[in-house]
Amino acid sequence: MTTADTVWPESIGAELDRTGPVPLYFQVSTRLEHEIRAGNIAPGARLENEIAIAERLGLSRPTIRRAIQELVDKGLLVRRRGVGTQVVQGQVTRQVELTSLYEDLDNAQQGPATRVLEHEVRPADPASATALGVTEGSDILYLRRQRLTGTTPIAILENYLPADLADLDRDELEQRGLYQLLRARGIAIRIAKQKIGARRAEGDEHALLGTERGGPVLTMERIAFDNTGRAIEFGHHCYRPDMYTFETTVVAR
Amino acid sequence: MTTADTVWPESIGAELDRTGPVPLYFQVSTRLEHEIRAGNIAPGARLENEIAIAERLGLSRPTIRRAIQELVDKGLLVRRRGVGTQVVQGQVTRQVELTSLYEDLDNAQQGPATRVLEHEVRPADPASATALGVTEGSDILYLRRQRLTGTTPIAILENYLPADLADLDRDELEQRGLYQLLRARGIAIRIAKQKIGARRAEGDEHALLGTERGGPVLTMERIAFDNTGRAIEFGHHCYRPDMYTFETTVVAR
DNA sequence: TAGTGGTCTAGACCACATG
DNA sequence: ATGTGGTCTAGACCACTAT
Repeated sequence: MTTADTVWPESIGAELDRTGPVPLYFQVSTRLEHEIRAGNIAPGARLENEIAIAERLGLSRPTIRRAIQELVDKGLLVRRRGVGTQVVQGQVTRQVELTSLYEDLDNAQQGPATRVLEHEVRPADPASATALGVTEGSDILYLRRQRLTGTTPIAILENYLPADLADLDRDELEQRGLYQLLRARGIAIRIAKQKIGARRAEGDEHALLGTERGGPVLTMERIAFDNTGRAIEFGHHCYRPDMYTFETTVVAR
Repeated sequence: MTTADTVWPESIGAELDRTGPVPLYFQVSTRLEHEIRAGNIAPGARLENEIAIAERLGLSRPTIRRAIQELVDKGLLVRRRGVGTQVVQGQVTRQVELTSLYEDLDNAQQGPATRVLEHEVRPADPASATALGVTEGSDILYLRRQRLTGTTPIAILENYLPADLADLDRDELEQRGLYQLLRARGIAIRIAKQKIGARRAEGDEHALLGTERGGPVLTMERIAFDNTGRAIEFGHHCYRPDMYTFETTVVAR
């Protein structure tokens, strides 16, 4: 039964692929997300109840629940026991995903560019050694890059990587983002721990960013781990605050 | 069967409460998180497989999976198909939760204090009206507060709230965090959308923060929604960058 | 009282990683 | 070949909300 004021686009149930590798819950959540972002389901609208959706699609309730949960976690839907599931009021914004700045810019189609300023294998200083979980003084790869969008500098990126990843060369790094290159080597970043802060520009940073000497910069420090829990990359970066902000959606548990 | 090199603290299965309101998956995940944070399960250690754990605890596999998933989402565990579930290498840090700065400081036992600088009902300017989803010029509550830890200023907080929440008074706001007061009124924040950035200190900010004129400040802008998706609070805040950073753990899906 | 989401069970089959 | 997590089913009972 569908009560009068609930919503469910028929197209979501059309031609679900049960043979391919894409999970059913993911097919459903992807299509539902698309309908919401396209505005085909209005903010505040109530979805049909889970059991009705499950029957309509010929799926089980846990599968539907999982699809809905994906969008709850993204901040697109809100569930209330005894009431139902609703589309969130308020503008939908992009999530901070586990991607690199390069990919952010690439997706925004602003034509990212990279200049490799430094690229050398050097002994690990105490901070980098601790972050990467290697012994102090052992070889690590140090990178310093300037990131631009078009001709406007946006960030200065400093990274430290374990020595066995030192085969990344300058040309590759000017053409691709670091995470893209790592993925191409079969290394997937699974978890990252980040600290975001601010400070004055130091040294040559104001020159590289095209800002005033001693002006503010937005900073991020990150340690990234692969799916074995091994530290893959330690970085501290600074961004032009008039060109870049971090956006997040936080959902209460 | 337990293979030789897997781990499972017996205490986790002891005295699970099937009658109370606390879900079984939550009881399990809480205890497991405690064992990991206490160091009783070493980083890199592999847990028993899910079916074995389920049998050992007399629970179903989906319940165990959900408990484990909670900690995967927190960045404490990593799962690999065909391999198993492992404790992440690398230090465990605190999560950015959906709490207010007051509670962060309170938990850190640094003795938070608040000075209410401004507290008045005024017509909504365009930016606040858009953020809160009210019509421009309608009444909203404007707050400006200075937050300190001990006697050191940490942040300047500016908030805009719908007029029906204007019964928050000065004294309350000096004693409690804003989110605590809202919760006490039965309003739970469910989703927040945040932007983090940096800029120079403006106006009287350097004086209120005890920093240099024109020095850098860390900024956060936030719109918070309750469980109906209604906008409850719009704020833009600035923080002393030497006293405060934002920490996040990001987990790939 | 009726309807909703929240939790839980006891299985099943599959894809993937490892030896 | 074996063991692991990933997905899915078809139910069940409960707590909460609204009328």
